[in-house]
Amino acid sequence: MQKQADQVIQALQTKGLRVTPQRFAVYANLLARADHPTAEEILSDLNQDAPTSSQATVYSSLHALQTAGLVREVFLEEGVCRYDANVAPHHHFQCKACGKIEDIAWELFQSVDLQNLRSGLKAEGYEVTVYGSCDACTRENR
Amino acid sequence: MQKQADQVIQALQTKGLRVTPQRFAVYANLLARADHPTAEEILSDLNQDAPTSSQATVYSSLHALQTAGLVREVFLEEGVCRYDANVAPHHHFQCKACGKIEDIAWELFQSVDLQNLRSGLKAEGYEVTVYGSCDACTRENR
DNA sequence: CTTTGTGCAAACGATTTGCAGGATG
DNA sequence: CATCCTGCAAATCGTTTGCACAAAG
Repeated sequence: MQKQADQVIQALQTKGLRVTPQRFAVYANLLARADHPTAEEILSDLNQDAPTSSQATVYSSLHALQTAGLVREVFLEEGVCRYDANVAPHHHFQCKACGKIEDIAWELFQSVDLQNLRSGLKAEGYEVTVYGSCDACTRENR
Repeated sequence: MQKQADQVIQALQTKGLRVTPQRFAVYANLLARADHPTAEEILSDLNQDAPTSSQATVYSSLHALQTAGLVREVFLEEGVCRYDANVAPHHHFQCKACGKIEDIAWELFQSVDLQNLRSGLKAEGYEVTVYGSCDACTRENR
């Protein structure tokens, strides 16, 4: 599932986008994380040791990676936009308590039948969002 | 499905919230619309003829209506928060072209089985979002 | 008369934009 | 050497907040 370095380079170049250290760093950070960080979280993570990117660059890198089809946005809460290096179709679980987001394998909810939609609507895809409580929050809060 | 005026009054009063013309107007507007407007859209709609509400009031009215359980938020795109007077569980269809959102009856996708989730995650609910193209956009853009 | 709501304007946080300098092809 | 990218700071957009006044109980 994880893309090789040269696949990443290709994906960018195919779209006429340059391969820069910043873009690589943003993508690597996104791959290394299990969660779905916000732009700010990526920024502070990258600059933790040494400053490597400015905030404007993180945003533009994320846009570049999106057009390259390497990254996508996830909107599950107000105000912030989260990013996901998993571009294959899949579902999401979000913990109502801590807000953490976890991927759910696509195969788990294949049963959705888009044929029954109101005629006139042309469905192209779907996604299930499950809300609940994660391990840690279930233990702590009950 | 549509709430009677006195049910609305009750829902607010039960939570110790006052029933004001502005809150009523916001709720009425939300009921009258088939789409899922943003706060801004509600505001400009209400003030179209005569100014009836300020922006801060629309936001606070929406919060009041939420705590009364009459309205809920929907996050399907970046930056904006949309509002929905349909608080019963249901799914959403969003047109990729124009962004319009339409409700999908809950019964249509009842087949999602939450039992297969990774153990540790305690599911409390779910929602399906279908992406595609609406009548108008299918006709125009192809 | 005490509490809660409204309206204005200022504050805020996340994202975008303009622009000068730097790196890439 | 022409193009694209970076980084800074300022601008923008949606939402929230502080405060004085008005309305409701």
